[in-house]
Amino acid sequence: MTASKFYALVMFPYPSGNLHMGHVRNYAIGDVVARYKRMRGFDVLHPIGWDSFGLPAENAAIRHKTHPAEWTAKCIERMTKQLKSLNLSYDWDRAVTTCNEDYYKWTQWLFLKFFEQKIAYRKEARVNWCPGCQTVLANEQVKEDRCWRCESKVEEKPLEQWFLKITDYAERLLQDIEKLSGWPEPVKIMQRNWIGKSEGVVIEFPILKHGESKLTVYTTRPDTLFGVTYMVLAPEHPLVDALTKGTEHEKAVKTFQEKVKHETMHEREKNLIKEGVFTGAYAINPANNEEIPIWISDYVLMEYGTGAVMAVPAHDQRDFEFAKTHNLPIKHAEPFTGEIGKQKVNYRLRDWLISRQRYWGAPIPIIYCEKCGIVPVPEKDLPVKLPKNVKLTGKGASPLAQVKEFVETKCPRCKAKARRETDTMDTFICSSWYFYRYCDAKNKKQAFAKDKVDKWLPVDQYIGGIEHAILHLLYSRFFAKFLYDQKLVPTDEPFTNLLTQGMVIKDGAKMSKSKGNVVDPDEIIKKYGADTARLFILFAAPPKKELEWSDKGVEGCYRFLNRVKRLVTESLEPANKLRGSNERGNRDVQSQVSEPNITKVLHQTIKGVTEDIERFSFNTAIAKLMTFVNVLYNSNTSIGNWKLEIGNLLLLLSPFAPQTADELWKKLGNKNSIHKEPWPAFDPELTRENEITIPVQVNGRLRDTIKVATEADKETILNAAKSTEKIKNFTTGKQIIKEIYVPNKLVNLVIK
RNA sequence: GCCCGGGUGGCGGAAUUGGUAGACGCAAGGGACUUAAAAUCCCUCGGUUGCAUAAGCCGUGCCGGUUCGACUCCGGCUCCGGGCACCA
Repeated sequence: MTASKFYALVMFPYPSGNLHMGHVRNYAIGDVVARYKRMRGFDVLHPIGWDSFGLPAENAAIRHKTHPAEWTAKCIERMTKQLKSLNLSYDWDRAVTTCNEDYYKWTQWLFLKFFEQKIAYRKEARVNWCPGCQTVLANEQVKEDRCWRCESKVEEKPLEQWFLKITDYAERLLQDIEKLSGWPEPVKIMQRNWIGKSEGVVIEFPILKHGESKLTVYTTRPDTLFGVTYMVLAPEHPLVDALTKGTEHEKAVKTFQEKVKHETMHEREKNLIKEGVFTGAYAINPANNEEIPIWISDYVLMEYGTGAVMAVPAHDQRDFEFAKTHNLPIKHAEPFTGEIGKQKVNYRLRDWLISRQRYWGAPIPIIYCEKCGIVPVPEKDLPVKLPKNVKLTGKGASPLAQVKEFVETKCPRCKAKARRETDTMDTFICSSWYFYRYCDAKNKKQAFAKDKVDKWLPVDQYIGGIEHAILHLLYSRFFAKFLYDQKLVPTDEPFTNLLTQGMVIKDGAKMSKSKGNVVDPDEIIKKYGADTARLFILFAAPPKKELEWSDKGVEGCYRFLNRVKRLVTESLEPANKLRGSNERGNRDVQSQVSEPNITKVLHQTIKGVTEDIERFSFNTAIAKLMTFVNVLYNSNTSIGNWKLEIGNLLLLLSPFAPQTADELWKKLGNKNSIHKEPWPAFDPELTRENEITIPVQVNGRLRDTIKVATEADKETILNAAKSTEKIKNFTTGKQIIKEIYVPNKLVNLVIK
C-alpha cells in the first residue's frame, strides 16, 4: 500500500529581495503542517517558488540602472538564502520561477487555450488606469478608487484591451463556494459579494410619441411597479439622443453628458446630491398605463443591468433622494402582483482585464496582421520571449512597443509583415496556476502531465494572507474550472482547505518602512536562531489572528529552547544524580511530581499537542510542551530515567523547532534524523487521572472543590460534596431543592 | 449605509460541547546561587476588604434575558479592525 498524499501549499512570495515577518509566519505555519503530516505517514508535497514577474522589479531596475531580470535573480538568490536559513522543509527541486522562460512559455500556452475557447478576447472599454504604475488594472486590483499596489488615484480611460471572460464562470464560481467547507466563512462571503448575483426581471416600458421604441429596465422588485413615478437612464444610454434630438431639452442633456464624461466612477459615486436632467420624454407604465417622465442621471450605471431603471422613491433610498432633489412625486402604492417581464440574473462581477502596459511580464502571444486580423502565436513558436534590450523609463506606452525586433514579425498564417502585441499579462495570471506546475516542475513538453496533477491535486491545505480573499483566490478558482473543463486537471476547485493567517504587527501597526517598526528576520535569526524565531511566531498568537511582535516574547522562547537543551544534557549525566533540592531553591516538596505521574503527563501531552496541531492551535500546542518541560523540571525522580519522556518531547517539538529537536535527538544517541521518525502515539488509558478535582457550587457559585477517584459514582460524589466543612456552612439550615451532577465535571447544589 | 470579524489581568493570549475564568509566555515583585554581575533555579502575581498563602465581595466592552450555572446562547447598544459601497 502506498501512503496517502498530502499537498501542503503556502502562497509563493514575490521576490522583493527581503523576507519579512509576514513571510516567516506564513512559511512557519506551512512547515509545521508539512512536517507533522510527514511524521503521520503522509506522502507530502511541500514546494516553494517565486512569483517573479511584476512592476516593483521593473521600477527597482530603473532606479538602480540595472535590468529587471538581473534584479530579480539577485533578489531570488538572497531570499533563497533567507528561506533556507529558516529550515523550511521544502522540496527545492520543484521550485518554479514565473519569470523564467520554461514557466512563462506555459503561461502563454494557457493564454492560447483561453483564446481558443473564446475566453480570452479583446474589446474596447473604459478601464482603470493607474498613473503611478503607468498601466491598466483589473477591477479586483482597485481599492476605493486607488491602485492596490501604489495607492495612486485610478483614472478611467477608454482603451482596447485583452480580457478573460471570467463572467462565463460567475454562476459556477458562486455555486461551488458551497463545496468549500474547509474555507473560512469571511473569505467565502467576500467572494459571494464580489460576484454579486441578483435575480430580477427585465420590463419594457413603451415610450410616448416615439413609435415602437421601448425603454428596457432591470429590477429586482417588480412588485413595486405601481410606485414608479419616473424613469432614469444612464447619461451614456443609447436612447438618450433619440429622445432629445431637436427638442428644447437637447442642450441641457448634452451639457450634462459632457460633464459626466469627465468624471470617474468614483467621483460620480461621491456626488452627494444626485444630479440629473429631464429629457422631455415620457414612458408608459405597462402595469397601469400611467405616463411617467424620463430623466437622465449619473446615479444610473450603463455597465449594470440595462443602463436604465424604473424609479420607486417610496421604496428605494437613491430614488427617494433624487425625487426630493428634483421635486418628483413619491407614491406609496399597492404591491403589484401580476406577471410581467422576463426573468433575468445579473452579476456584479466584470471580466478580468489582463493587459498590462509594462515590460516585466509574460508577453501576450498574439500577432496582428492587416489581412488576417488577430492571429494567435502557434504553439510551436512559444515562448514569445521577452527581449532583453529594452529601454525602460517607467513612462509612456508599453516598453515592448519600442523594440523594433520584437514588434516586427511575420503573420503565422499568410507570412505577410505583421506586428506583435506589446502588452504583457497581469502577473495574477502567472500565480493562478503555479500550484499545478509544482507537481511537474521540470516538464519540458507540457505545462504539467495529467497523471502528476491527478496525483497531487487538490491542494489539501493552502496557507496565506487574507489580502488575497478575492484577487488570487478567485482567479485561481476560475483557472481551476477552466482547466477542469479542458480535462487538464482532476478537480474544479483547487484548494480543499484554506487557512488565512493574520498580519504581523508591531506597536499596534502593520510593519512598514515608513513607520520604522520593521523587524528584520535575519537579525532575529542571527541573534537567537531560526528555531526561536519560528517558535515565537507560532506561540505568540493563533495563526488566524493578528500577531503583535514582542522582543521580550522572543527571549522567552529562546529561554524555553535552552531549558529543553539543558534537560537533555542533564539526562545524559549519571542516573544516580537526583534533581536535588539544594540546586533548586526552597521549593515545596508537595509540588514535586513523582515518576508514574510523569508517564501520565507525557501521554496527556502527546494527546494535547496532536489535537492542537490538527486544529491549527499551535500556540496552545507549544504551551503544552512548555508545561511538560516544567513538569520534568519539577520532578523528584532521577533524570536518568527520562529517556523515553525526553525522546518523545523532542519528537513533539520537531515540527516547531526542527533544528534544535534534531540536534538533541542525535545527542541522545540516535543515528537517524528525527524528521524520519513517526509521530508519537498516546495510550488513552495512560492519560486518565485516577483522582480528579471536582468543583462544588452552591446556587451556581463556586464554594469548594473535592478530590474523588475517577471511577467514583454519582452518589459517592454528591455525598462527598455535601459533607465538606465549607459546603456545610452554606447548606445548614437551608433546604437543598436540586442536586446537579455533571459526570467528572462539577456538582451544583441549589438551595432555598 | 450594508456585510463580516473582534473587545478577557500591566501585555500577548487560554478556557475544544453552557460547567473551577485567567493555562502558557512576557513584564513586575520576592528569594536561592555568586565576591559581584550575567545566566540559571524556586516562589508570588485579576481587582478589592483583610495580618493572612483565614474568609468574603466584585470581575470576560455596556444594558437586559434564558439557565441550577453564561467569556460561551438570545435581544438591544457601544467601541475597534476589515471588506463592499449609487449594482436598481
